[in-house]
Amino acid sequence: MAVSLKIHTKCTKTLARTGCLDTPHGPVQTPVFMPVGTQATVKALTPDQLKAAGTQIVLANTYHLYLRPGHDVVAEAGGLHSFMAWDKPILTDSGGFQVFSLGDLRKITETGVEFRSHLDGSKHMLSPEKVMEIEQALGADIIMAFDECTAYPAEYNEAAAAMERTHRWAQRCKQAKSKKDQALFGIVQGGTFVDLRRESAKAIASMDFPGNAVGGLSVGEPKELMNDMLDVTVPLLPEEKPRYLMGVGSLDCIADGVARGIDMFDCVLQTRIARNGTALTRRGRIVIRNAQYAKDFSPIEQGCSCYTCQNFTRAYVRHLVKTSEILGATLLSIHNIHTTLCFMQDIRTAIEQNGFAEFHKEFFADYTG
RNA sequence: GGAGGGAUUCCCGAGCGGCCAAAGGGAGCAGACUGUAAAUCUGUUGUCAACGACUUCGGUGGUUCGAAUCCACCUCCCUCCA
Repeated sequence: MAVSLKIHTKCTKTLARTGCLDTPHGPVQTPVFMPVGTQATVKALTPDQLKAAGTQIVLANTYHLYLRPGHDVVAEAGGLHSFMAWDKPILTDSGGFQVFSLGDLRKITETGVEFRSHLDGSKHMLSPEKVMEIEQALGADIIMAFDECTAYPAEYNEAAAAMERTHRWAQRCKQAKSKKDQALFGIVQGGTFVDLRRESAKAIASMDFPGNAVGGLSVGEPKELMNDMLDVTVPLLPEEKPRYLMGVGSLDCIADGVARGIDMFDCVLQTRIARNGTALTRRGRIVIRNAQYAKDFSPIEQGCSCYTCQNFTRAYVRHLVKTSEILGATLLSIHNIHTTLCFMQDIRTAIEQNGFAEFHKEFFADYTG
């Protein structure tokens, strides 16, 4: 098996656990947060900077790389690792999320999804088989099944149909996948309906993927609802395999996800808000772009060991943001990723010391969003 | 010295008798951002006791029911000719 999880410690009070995910490009300590590098680059950061911030694995996107530069180019470059000079594990998302986010630019049929490129309007068809072809050409360690992410809010019938199609497509992905050195993860859907989530979890679990993801959450629903869905979904996913909550998230959502048995997270939030002038801290967000930091010569977060906080002040970072200097995006991205990855490390440590429940409680006591 | 052109809200700049507190852009301020159509998007930006009122379009007068818009003079700036 290309990827396998060795569970290390299980929390006695929650479903949290630590483990080590073995991949062809090395081990990943879980629970893990994966910075998102959609176009084969985590925006504004070099691989060195990513590593220095503590990154173990990054995510890239099938849809985007298929359009540009083309998976043939990546394959000819020797695969994604070689192409982007990232020698650690990579996970590619399938383009399922684009089914959801590209709105009017797509048309879903049983065969697959007809997309209009967001770049030039040209027509493309992504099917489970095509996605497998692309993901295998890209060569990530973990590849995601092609799913249909349900929007929120959605009618029951709508969510059910998307879920059922996701199951059929998952089966087709499994059939179409041929390379042995990649692990294909299935994705649970079901919208915000408890029975659908249960049904989907069982269906996906029964397909015996080396890892299982929960998709279709954090798409605008209240946070409590997301936790409710995790409560009914995660226990139905095999315990010995990694569980991945797609597209999440903020530190509070991560903490809640870990408590519910999630091992993997990814999110664009860290790098996106960085480019928009906002810093992430343990206590919540700081809009560093705001005027109140113009003469604040303290680091973004006191005690933070990231490169940015070790060398620069809020006033300087704000100046970079206000002047649209590229370095502003870089420094804030470094900080936000480092903050998140430190948080993950602290979570792992807390679980190992059987203190995660307390850690979780203390975190929320200080967290203001 | 002569001939033209121009001065607009923080900046640039449109407006050329009423629909103008005045387009648009920039800058400023604030908000949003969760498998990235995002270095993006949204709101706001004269004053106030604020669904109304008041003060603004270089200055001072004037014409008009009504002026940023027309007239006179003044101040400053630009171009060309001497």
